[in-house]
Amino acid sequence: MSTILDVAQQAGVSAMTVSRYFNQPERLAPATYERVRTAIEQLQYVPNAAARSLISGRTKTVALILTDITNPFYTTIVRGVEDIAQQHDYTLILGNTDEKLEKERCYIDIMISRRVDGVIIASAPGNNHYLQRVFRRGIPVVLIDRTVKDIDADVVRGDIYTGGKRLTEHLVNQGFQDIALIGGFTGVSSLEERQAGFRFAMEAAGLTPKVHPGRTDQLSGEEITERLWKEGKLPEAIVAANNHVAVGALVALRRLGLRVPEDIALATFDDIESAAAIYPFLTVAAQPAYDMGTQAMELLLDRMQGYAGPSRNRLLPTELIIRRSSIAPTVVAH
Amino acid sequence: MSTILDVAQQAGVSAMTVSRYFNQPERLAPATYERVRTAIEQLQYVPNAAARSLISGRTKTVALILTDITNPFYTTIVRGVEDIAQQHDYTLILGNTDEKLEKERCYIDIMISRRVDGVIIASAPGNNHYLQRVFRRGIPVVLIDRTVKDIDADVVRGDIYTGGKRLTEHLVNQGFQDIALIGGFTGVSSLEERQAGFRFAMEAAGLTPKVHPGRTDQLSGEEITERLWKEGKLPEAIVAANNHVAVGALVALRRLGLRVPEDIALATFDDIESAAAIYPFLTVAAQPAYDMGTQAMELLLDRMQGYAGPSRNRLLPTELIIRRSSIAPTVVAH
DNA sequence: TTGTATGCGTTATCAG
DNA sequence: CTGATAACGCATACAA
Repeated sequence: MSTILDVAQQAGVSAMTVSRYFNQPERLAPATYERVRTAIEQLQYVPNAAARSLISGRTKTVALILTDITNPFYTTIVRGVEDIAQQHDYTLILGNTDEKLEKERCYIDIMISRRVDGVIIASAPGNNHYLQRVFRRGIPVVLIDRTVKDIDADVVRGDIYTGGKRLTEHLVNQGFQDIALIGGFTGVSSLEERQAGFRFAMEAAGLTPKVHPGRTDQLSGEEITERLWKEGKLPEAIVAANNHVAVGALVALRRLGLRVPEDIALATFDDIESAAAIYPFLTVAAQPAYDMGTQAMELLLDRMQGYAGPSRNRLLPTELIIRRSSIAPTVVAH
Repeated sequence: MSTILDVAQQAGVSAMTVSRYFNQPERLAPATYERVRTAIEQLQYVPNAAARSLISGRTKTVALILTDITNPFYTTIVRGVEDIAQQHDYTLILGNTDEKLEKERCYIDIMISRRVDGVIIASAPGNNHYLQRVFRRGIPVVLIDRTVKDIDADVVRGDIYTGGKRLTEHLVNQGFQDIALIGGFTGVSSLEERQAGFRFAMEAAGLTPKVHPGRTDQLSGEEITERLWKEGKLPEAIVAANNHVAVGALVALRRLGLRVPEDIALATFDDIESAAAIYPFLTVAAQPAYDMGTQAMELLLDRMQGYAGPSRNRLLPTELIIRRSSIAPTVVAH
């Protein structure tokens, strides 16, 4: 692999001249510029980013740590982050934590050792004090989707409190009274907020909110639904903590021979666009995932460019999309 | 940010001893080991990966260049790659090319400058000679999903030739005669193979294969379908080049007031699992995306660990999943 | 406009 | 078992 010295030799100049070719090309005489250019071409020289960042102290790299890249919600966030990152010549290092704090810790150390210029993270459930390590080093952090206790960083999230409230009000308006929120991790802000909105709407309607936490994956939706069924506690309507949980609930209900929405209604958060295009079925409070991604990256860019003001809180509106899964049979009859 | 020297000073040892703490801990006296350990703890020291790789010549980094991280097919591949990468302490750098060769070139240079230890790539359509740059440097490359002309690297792909053949045979068996393949980029192996399978099955049945290439996104599916409709050329059955195109076709057909499969049948490649769980509708030849990801990373690990044998070709079986979208009305009637 | 010396943080090599 | 020194590839500061 050729180095800057090889190029210098080939072009008959010093290494510095080659360096300037990349960093201050205007300061080179046209003739030398050309000589360097062809030498670079011939040797297929590409500067070593590691050596560069060792000096500059910057890596032009951003860590993107998510809990489930399989979920279209996060995928769309990735897309948003990537689009902005690329525009500004930042490269993305990806970390998938699978909702496991252990993996998150692992990635945090990796990102620190790689001296990423910034971190965008949807933190896994549990005690995330480990994130302080990043914070204390002065590495800019943007929390996405979930806030973290004791971490005062920029945050980008959907207004799922209002989303949960509206979703619940919608169900209540359909005449449902026995409604349960299922899935999602206890102690994670994104569930707490959904829950708070749900509780508020239920209590405002004089109803008793029931909450059955779990995880965020499809299997969790299946498990909880089946458990409730066994215990004879299936409600009239289910609010699933996220799209995967909703799919799980749906699968379990089908297995139990129950129809949605005829036998039991269902609504959730985070749209699955491709599924909706095929068959507009699930009622959702959709978060603007792509915008969440772009805004997170923009806030991070700000910080990386030196902004040191108070931490910002971007609360993006959710959109209530009413589809078949939540329509009460009686209402359908009308 | 503290360096190895700070730790050495704090522990009252030389930098080398600290270095050995990480690389050959067994060679340290228990007492010194402990002193170093606490010093590291106190200073929250984490080694600088850039400095390390400058010497070692390895970055423990793998580039994953894909064309559309929004597509669940690729997302699942990412997941597979990530799972294996993490097990072996490799970090992933992500590049989304949006099917644009220009972006792919850009990422190739970035990956070279970062001296990634290996590359897994689903190459964008067009003349990909640029990939030779990676190849010539001896950086191991694994092609995923798509082969590239003149590049003799390891390949992992789904057996979409057979998939396309079976899909077509299935449609033919339903009694359809006028069948068209829509979408996908001309010149990209993953379309060519789908097409070849389609052609083979059509001709074997004595039918005329019609092909209308385009892109791989949903909009392309919509555009082509609408164009065919305007031209009065809508077939009895559509084979979409991939899942997104199928969704686009579906959306367009709905807009045109046509029902699937009653008015026109539809089948495609690459399953959308969450959509299928909600509503098992689309007939697909599903590729084992997760396994494609894991196998690609495993082949790459092999290469990075020194394997230099002939290039390997992993052709994974596709699964024909027959659902509603492709069932002929007459057959339904029986 | 171009070149020289020096250092970024780490590890290989060789001594002790 | 531990330490001194040089070197990885590049860019900054200063000269020429």
